[in-house]
Amino acid sequence: MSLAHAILAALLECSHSGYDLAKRFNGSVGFFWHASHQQIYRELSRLESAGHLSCELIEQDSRPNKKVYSITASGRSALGQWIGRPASPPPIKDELLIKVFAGHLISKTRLIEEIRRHYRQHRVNLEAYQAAVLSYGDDIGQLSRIQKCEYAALRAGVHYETSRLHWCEDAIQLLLADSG
Amino acid sequence: MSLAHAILAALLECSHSGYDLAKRFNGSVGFFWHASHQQIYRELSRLESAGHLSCELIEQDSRPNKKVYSITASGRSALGQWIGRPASPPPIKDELLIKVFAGHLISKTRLIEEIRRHYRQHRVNLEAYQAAVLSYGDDIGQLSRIQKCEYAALRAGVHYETSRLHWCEDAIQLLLADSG
DNA sequence: TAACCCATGTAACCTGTTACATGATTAA
DNA sequence: TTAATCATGTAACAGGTTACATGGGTTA
Repeated sequence: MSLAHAILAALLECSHSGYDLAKRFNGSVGFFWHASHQQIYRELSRLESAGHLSCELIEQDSRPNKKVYSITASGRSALGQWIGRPASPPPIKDELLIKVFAGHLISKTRLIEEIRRHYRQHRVNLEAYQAAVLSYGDDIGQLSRIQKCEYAALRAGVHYETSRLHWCEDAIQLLLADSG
Repeated sequence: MSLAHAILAALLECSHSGYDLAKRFNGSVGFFWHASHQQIYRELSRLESAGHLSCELIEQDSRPNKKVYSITASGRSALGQWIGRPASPPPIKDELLIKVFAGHLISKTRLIEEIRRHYRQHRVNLEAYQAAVLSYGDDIGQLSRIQKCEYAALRAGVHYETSRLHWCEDAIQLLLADSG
């Protein structure tokens, strides 16, 4: 159900086509939820038949036509109700940790190199979150309630990526100290 | 594919039944990967037909019989190869963050109460990770390579839960400061 | 006597991934 | 002229969830 609600949340600010959403799912809402374009198109049809979205066909020359979806009153209220229901924190599901856990099956060098790869990736992610956070300006106190909510959610990304970076450093140090 | 490898990793130390594994997926490997018993039974059959596991039927009085699975040489080598292949960090997928992102649709009080609920949950999780970490003793330098790998993986849980707790505090403060 | 533990599974369903398909326009 | 961008989708499959089913033994 979460994808449906992530889409509704993404359409709160303004209307989008499926193609736009697929791209936005690499930024904004995409910082918290990921989906492929196939999933998004499937879900958009469902949400439209459920009456949570309305759809307008935009005919274009020199470009394929597109369907622009907007959230309806019913969609807003469904989203509000869902937000009000308690969620449980997602369990950790992380390939790398299984690999480290059973990491003695490969050489120390290769294991550490893999962790370093992740380190670099997390540094890139962190920069993206930080750039997004900075776009809200210096004076957080002045933000509207809507903006404060968005900002608070974004901060989670900064926290997460930072903790990952620290863990990578820790793990590398720990494994390097081994004689084997 | 990850579930299969998580199971293989869990069976490295010693053999288990499906029932045992389902429970262990709440501890040890379960700190990094989650699966229901239905998934586990399905995957165990597959791994056995692939030759990565062998199975022994243990007949019991006063208890249902059980099937105890052990990793085979082929299973070990498949696991080793998988560990050697690069993985990409999992994208964040977190209901709570969507809810906070669109949190202006419900009252400030309710949103903050929900974040507090998560705070309490993460504190419980953190204690579990810390207890597991402590079981490795004080002198980390003395651990075997196998233990160091397990320990390093566990530390990720401590990092993660701690960063979550900090974020919850941040987010609550930020939202409380709002007049709305 | 009710609820939980042990222990295994099936079936239906929903979610997510991979591969395939089309076809014009635009930038390198 | 090659590749990328825009824009939508279908089909097959793999992964994950929920509900159901069984049945003896143990604990409250």
